[in-house]
Amino acid sequence: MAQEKTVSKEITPQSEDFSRWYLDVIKKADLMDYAPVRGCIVFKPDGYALWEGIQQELDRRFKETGHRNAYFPLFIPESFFQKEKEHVEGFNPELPFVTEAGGEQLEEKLAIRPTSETMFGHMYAKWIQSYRDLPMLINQWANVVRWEKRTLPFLRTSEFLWQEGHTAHEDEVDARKETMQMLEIYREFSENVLAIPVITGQKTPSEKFAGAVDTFSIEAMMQDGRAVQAGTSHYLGTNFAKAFEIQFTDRENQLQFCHTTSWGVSTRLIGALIMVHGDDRGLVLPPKLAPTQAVIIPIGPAKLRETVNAKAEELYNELRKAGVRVKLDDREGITPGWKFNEYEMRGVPVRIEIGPRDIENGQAIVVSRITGAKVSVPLDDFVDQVQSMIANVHTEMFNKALAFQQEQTYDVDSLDQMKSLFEQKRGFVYAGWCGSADCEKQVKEETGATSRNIPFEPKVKKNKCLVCGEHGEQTVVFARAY
RNA sequence: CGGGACGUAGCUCAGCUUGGUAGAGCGCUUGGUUUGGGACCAAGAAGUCGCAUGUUCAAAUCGUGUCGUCCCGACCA
Repeated sequence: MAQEKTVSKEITPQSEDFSRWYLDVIKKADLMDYAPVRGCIVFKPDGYALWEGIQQELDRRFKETGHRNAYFPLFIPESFFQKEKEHVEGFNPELPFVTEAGGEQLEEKLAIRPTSETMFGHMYAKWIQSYRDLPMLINQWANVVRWEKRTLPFLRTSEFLWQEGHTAHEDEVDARKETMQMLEIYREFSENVLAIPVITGQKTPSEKFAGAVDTFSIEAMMQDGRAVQAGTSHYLGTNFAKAFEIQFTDRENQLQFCHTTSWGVSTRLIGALIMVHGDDRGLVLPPKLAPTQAVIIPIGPAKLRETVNAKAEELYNELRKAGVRVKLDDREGITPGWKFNEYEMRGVPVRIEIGPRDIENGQAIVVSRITGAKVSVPLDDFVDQVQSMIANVHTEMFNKALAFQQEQTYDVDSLDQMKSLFEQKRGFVYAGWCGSADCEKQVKEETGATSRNIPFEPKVKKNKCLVCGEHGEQTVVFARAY
């Protein structure tokens, strides 16, 4: 058997064309299909299962921190968007409207929600009277629509699925605490479930959410060195409270405006997952999210099939009982080699091979999707060892992604230095920044990179602005972004 | 939304220049032989050539429009 990896004939190598690779993988792994409307995709069962996994994990964390789910309407009166000045400017260009229904023009156009701050604001104003009603902690799982100019499956689609949390608080301290708590949940989830290392920090004013006082984000690095904003959490101050008159009577019988927050992650996480972990053989799924964590493939000639299948089924039942999401593929007429490639393409973290030789030796072969390492596992310690291999896959995925992120992270002192760096490489660039929007804009114009965020814990500290050379108050991470 | 490329069977594509019977490989179905890294033989099914419209005796092929996809730019989760 040849030692070198056999690579799928149907997937363009990453090194050849990263975006082709990405599209090949999602197509071959059967995650989605294009819908007949521009920028819209069908989340096929294998793709949707990833979203269900994300939902399950996050929903548990939201509930543990006191949030409840609700559902708000898809249609939002146009006038709602006029109430907050920055918000309307930020979202108007990408708003779709319903203007006609039942063959008649509507009195007021209805926006198809791009985000629900306005609708939550309107309802919260009705629901909140007293400090006793606070904090109001509601999340919704929903679809939203943004008419983007350029679309890409999962990462940027016209309609996408997300969750949006909207909370109202008595004061700034409490609201800011909520903002940071949710950001931390996103970070923890991203690293511990998705195995994606992220940079947490604050958005610069020009990159913050339209209508927010402060926006915070987690930023992940794809394998082409570009960044994806994997989650955001906003402190909205009293901006929306004033626009929608969300007021309450405080403990001193004074009328006050609420301080509100919002936070969200979307199905773009699926895209990030693929771009962070995938390889030339296809998808690589983190075990905690993988719908199938291990697949058992029985091998052997027809005359021994019954014996092998019986053993395979025994192992299958043992793993299932132990809580492993395991699948037994005993289909006949399909060669083992074909199945190996198939499950690698679909990203199943661990493969188990069992054949006559193994049964004779009282063992099974267990193969890690990420390292490709084949291990003989004795059957008398089978479940424990498989479980620990599954756990190892997560650690190896995270470490590999972290190592990559660190290798592709640079720091520069000047714009010229950054320009020449970007002629050769892609990645995260730490640089000092004076805080001026003009300097930030110049970086974007000359390098194509935007400020991702101002990290809470920068790898290096810079004290001079890379553009103007003035005192740099902030150390900013720049990158080209999706 | 600007610049470029593309749209023919489930998938990848040929055919278009020079208009005249709809093609290949893979996949799929059936039967048989196979099974430790994408097996083999045989038979078979499958496409209003993205959609609309114009030119023509005749359009996958030429023109126009439109929708969608990809790549490059400006806008974004």
